[in-house]
Amino acid sequence: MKLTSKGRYAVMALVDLARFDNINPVSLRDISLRQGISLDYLEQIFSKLRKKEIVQSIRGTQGGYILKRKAKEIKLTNIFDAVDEKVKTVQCKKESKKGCNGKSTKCLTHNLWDELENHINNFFEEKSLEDLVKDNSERRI
Amino acid sequence: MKLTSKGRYAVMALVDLARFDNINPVSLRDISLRQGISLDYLEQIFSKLRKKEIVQSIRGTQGGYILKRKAKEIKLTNIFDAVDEKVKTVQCKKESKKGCNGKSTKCLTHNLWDELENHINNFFEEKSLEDLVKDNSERRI
DNA sequence: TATAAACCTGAGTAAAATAGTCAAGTATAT
DNA sequence: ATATACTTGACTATTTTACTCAGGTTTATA
Repeated sequence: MKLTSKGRYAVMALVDLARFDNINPVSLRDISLRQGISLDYLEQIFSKLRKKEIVQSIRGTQGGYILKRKAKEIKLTNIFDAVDEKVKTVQCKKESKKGCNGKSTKCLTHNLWDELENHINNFFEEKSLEDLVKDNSERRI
Repeated sequence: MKLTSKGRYAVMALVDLARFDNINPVSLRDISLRQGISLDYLEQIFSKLRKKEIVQSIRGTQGGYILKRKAKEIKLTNIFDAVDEKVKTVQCKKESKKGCNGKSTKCLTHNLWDELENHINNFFEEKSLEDLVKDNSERRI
């Protein structure tokens, strides 16, 4: 089990964005330079974040991105969801009748994966972008 | 982020094994049939489980595998560790001086990933094979 | 109004990881 | 003897990841 770069980059970029957001739109170029993430890749990521209404774009010179919601209201779960980084523990969810692995009953560990998913999602649902920004500025003092 | 088949299969197979363990060694062939997992793949997985002393092998006819430790003492974390399924959130851990992404400071989200890792590992450390077996037999009644 | 900064989009692709298969063994109960 | 079952290592197709590339469109400002 691992976290992919896309998810990590999304969070890093948003924390960066959230710190400068109050003043002006933040360009991806700046984020790219500050965080060391490829500009092209950032564009892909922000395209998804925009579609899920986490950020808003402002085109043209001096343009960039701003947060569409308050940092407090953007949870990690929203971010991961936007970039398709989901906690996917097991394939056997929708097919409630068929069960797992083509067997007629639920697999022996079915409930376990459900529990695990909940456990991880809890963490993601509690943590907001604001928490991360605060956490960071505190450590700077 | 996702769990791989190897980790899921390992847990499924061990739950299966733990349920029959008291009587006789359990052959991989039986597990393969019951759980619908390829025999060859199971062999790879059990080779790792054996090296980490989670199971013990008994060769020859009527052979198979038995648990090397009590089900209560086998935690999910041991299983995932054995099959190289680790919670890997971020690359920037060892290089304590260099920081992340080649920058001179820790990346903005460094602490977050640490926290997440701990959160997930807590779950894995608390859950034992015995819990899973019990959970399963209870639901059968 | 020209131009450059910045967003926007889709296609393509190299490298890595995953999920196995295959082949050729060795050990042992019966 | 022999069949059952563990043991090992190499191999491979597929999928996923982590990007790059090539072309746009929009708009502030000089």
